[in-house]
Amino acid sequence: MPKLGMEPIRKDALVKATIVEIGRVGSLDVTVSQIAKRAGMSSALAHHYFGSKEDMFLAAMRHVMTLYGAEVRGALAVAEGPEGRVRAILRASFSPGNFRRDVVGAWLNFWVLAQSVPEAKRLLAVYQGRLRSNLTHALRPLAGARAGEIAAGLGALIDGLYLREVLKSGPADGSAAVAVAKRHLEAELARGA
Amino acid sequence: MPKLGMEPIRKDALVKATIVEIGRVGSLDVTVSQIAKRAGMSSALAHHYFGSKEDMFLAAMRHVMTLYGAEVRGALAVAEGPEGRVRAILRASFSPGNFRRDVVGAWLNFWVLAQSVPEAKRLLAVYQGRLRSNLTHALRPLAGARAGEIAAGLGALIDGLYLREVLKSGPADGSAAVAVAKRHLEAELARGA
DNA sequence: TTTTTTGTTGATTGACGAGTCAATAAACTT
DNA sequence: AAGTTTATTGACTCGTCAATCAACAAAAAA
Repeated sequence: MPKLGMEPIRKDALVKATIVEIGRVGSLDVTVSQIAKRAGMSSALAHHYFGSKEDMFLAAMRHVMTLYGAEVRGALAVAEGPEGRVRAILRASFSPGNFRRDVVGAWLNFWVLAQSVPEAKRLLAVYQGRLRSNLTHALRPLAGARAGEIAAGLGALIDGLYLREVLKSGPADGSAAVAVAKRHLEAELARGA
Repeated sequence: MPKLGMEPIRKDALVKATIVEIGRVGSLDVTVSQIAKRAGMSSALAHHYFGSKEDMFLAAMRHVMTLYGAEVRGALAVAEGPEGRVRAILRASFSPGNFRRDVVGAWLNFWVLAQSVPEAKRLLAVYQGRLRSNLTHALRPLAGARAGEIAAGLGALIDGLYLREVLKSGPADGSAAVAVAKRHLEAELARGA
């Protein structure tokens, strides 16, 4: 009973299944069949909607980035004061939705892919640029000319905390990561004052 | 003209070729044939010395870690004062030998592998433990009880700076990375004083 | 009601690549 | 000299998978 308008539903299911499967296996060596199975369809259908496995993964990462971006914007909208804005970005970066084991695993694999696939590199550059820009703007009133370098350090620290998360055994702990980042931020700001 | 005692020479060549090829391709999807070819031998011989491709890559990472460890020890031996020791670790971490494009690429792939291969995870844990221990000891006289948390932040920052290196287009720039890490360190220390 | 569009899959193709094997050869041992 | 160990490779096996195809079903359009 083929209902119409399935495309967005199927694509969405595939995107989510892609993240879950990559997180489960821990690498991009997941077969399209595995992903399709988890999304409740045949591998042929997956290929029908996304041309290739690579397209599927890129769509999945765009999805992750979109959610992250939305969360950051939402948090910025209600943040009060410059420091509140920086904290909002940090909190969004390590929120339960973004700082999940499988999502972090997907990021890690995405990073690897960016080394050989231009489109992945481009996407990652866009993401990094946005993060950098958000941080710099929020820091400007607090640190003036030093905003740029502090943002660079904070950005690298966030990536590093993501990286470390994949090695831990227990469940993801975003609050601990936020704490480390906040300490770093306060130390930097204290120096400027 | 098969000379005897080839094993260590061949293994060494394979280990180095593994790093170069992974760096060139940007992923673990390098064929044993490619690696063997670069090392100047047949793929069969590579399989003869290392049982599997995975063993080959693990040996390569052990090699990278050994070099890094030796460099850190050497730098610590001639460092003066507690802060000099921390700086020595940072400098070694971003030295031209360790902070090379292909080596950083290998690290990134190693991280991915650690998600699914226990031996890789174990090795990575050993490395992280050593780095953490080195940093904590060096920081103890400078930061007392806060040495632990500062070490954790610095460790994550170092990883993050490695991560960011793979995206850059130009040649590796260790001095810029060291500068960021040093600023972070100074900010943290200034707060403790 | 024919035709077209959309959804769906089982089966197949085609390529690729890890790992094995048999065979060859030079050195070392006895 | 006969036997053993080490070095070395071309050819081959065997499994895996991304991607395609042919075919079928149902809704929508004509």
